Amino acid sequence: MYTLDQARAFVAVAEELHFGRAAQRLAMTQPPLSRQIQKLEKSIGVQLLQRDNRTVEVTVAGQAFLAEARKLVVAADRAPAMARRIAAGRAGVLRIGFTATSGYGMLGRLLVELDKDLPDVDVELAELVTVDQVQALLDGELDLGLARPPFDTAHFGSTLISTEELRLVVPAGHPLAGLGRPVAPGELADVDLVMYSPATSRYFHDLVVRLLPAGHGKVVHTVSQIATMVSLVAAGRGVALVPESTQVLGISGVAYLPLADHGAGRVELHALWNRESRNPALTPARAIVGKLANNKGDTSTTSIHPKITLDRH
Amino acid sequence: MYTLDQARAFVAVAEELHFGRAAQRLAMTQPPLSRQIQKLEKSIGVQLLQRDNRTVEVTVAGQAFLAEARKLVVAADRAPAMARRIAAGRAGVLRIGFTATSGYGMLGRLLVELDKDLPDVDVELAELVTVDQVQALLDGELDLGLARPPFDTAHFGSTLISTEELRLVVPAGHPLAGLGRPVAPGELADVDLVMYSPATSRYFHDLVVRLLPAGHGKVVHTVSQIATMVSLVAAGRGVALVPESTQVLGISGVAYLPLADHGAGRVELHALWNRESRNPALTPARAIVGKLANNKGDTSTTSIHPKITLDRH
DNA sequence: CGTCATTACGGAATGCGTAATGATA
DNA sequence: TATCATTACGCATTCCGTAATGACG
Repeated sequence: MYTLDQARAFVAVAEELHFGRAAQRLAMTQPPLSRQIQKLEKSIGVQLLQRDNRTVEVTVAGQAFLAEARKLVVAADRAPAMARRIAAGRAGVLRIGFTATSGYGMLGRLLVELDKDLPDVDVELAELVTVDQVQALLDGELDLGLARPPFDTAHFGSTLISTEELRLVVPAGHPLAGLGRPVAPGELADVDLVMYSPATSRYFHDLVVRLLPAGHGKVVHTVSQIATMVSLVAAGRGVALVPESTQVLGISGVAYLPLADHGAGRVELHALWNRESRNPALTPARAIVGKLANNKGDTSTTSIHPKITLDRH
Repeated sequence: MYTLDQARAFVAVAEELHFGRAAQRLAMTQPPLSRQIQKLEKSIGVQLLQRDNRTVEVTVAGQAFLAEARKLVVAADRAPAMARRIAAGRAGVLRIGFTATSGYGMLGRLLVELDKDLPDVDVELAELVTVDQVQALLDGELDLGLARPPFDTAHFGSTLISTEELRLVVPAGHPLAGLGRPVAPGELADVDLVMYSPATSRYFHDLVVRLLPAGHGKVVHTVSQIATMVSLVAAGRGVALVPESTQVLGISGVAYLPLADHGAGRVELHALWNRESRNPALTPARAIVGKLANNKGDTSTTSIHPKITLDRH
């Protein structure tokens, strides 16, 4: 069987039509080049070059082999470069899971940065609630998750991306909106409350339950989508507690009121990944996540909404 | 730089996920295989296989390289096979020139045989008068010509493909058609004659001039296309001498009469080729031509008209 | 202790470069 | 005689196979 070097040698000779110049181009002397061509011809059993001590010309079969040999050497050169880029995490596929709420603030900026720093990494997105993200990460079906506590820190590495406060969202004209000051949880004793589903939005559900004094609030609806929740508030069905980034949704007919009890009502968003992950693209992606986490002050003020292809699976 | 053997080795290991079985498949022992993989990884600077003395798995970069390596080895295997087929004349391009009249009898059968015996040889056709075929053959723009004498036997090899007799073609109802016997050239003293152009149909022109006694025949038209000639006869403009295969044109309103003087009026069709030709497909094509020439008895009776792509240049 | 990948080592083969040869204009 | 491909020859490198080692269940 012939070798790649022989193919390279043949291409050089066929292009130069001169063993001396071809040898020079290949950084070798004529004799070994001549021998390599002979071996190549012998191994494929066909005369590729017609040469008579004075001139070199390519046979018909040689023309055909030349075209194949050219493709061969460029493919041989390209393959390692591709492997290197993937190994460096600069190419390949990164599968990101996100919760519906994380999409409002964080996801857009992350995608912008990924596209800027890792343009050859294809990003696949899947909207999943936290528990599904955890499972997908364990199954190796996801590389990076944007999710909320709790999750198992033994299996997962994580970075706190942002914390934001809860806001009380009320219908426009609601009495609480006229207070002109933060609302204390104790003032919500008798209000109608639009509540999170404990099944699909456990984190928010538990957060709100912890925040409100026992027995406060009368649950009039249970939903899992924050957008639905705000729409119900706008329709006058009650009030609700939502992360401040919800304001970027721009739903009209409601007012967002700060809560007096800072700290207890803070919502955390984490980036998390399986420590066993073998995807090289994860390393530079984590660096980008860390960079974004450092200036979390503007989390709720961003209005970036880039075009995103949403790949569900 | 890595070698094709290393690419083959990697493909085998990546598919078997087991050095022992891969080595067996490659007809070698484990140690050199292990070393080749190491060299491959070192040369491209990327870990392709994750192995821990017990299990082998392909890294993400390895997956990408595997796909490239597979393409590489199949391309490497295919290239020599293609070159061999072309060198054997079993693939490639064969450019055939033919005269308008040769197309009526011979060309169709030749193409059928070529397609049957050399299905991977692409045939390009060009209709050219003999002198143009000779020039094109000398210029290397044609591989095989179907033409008529004379041509230079020093530069060209040739095979006599067929000889056919001339026929006198007369309008239906013409007095000569009622004779019921061959017509002697001497009987054409006073007829109106449709004649060949001496410029583009020199062979036929000279043949007819030699055949007719001096002064016989009154030339009423000079044409270069035999079909045109027969049409003029059908229109009553005169009579003409045409090769017998012209009958397959099926032009109505005429009668084809045999000539009494056999031998003098025989038309030869030769296949010819440049002895310097380097096209390997010419060799088997010549064999096919020779095979067709041997049973030339049915030259004029054939009615085969296969679909042909006519490539002029 | 069996399996499987790797390292150690000795011999064969391959490949390079320099020098010599042959053929052509 | 100059040029250019090829052959001859010596040396270094590469590569294989057998044997030994190491790690893991």
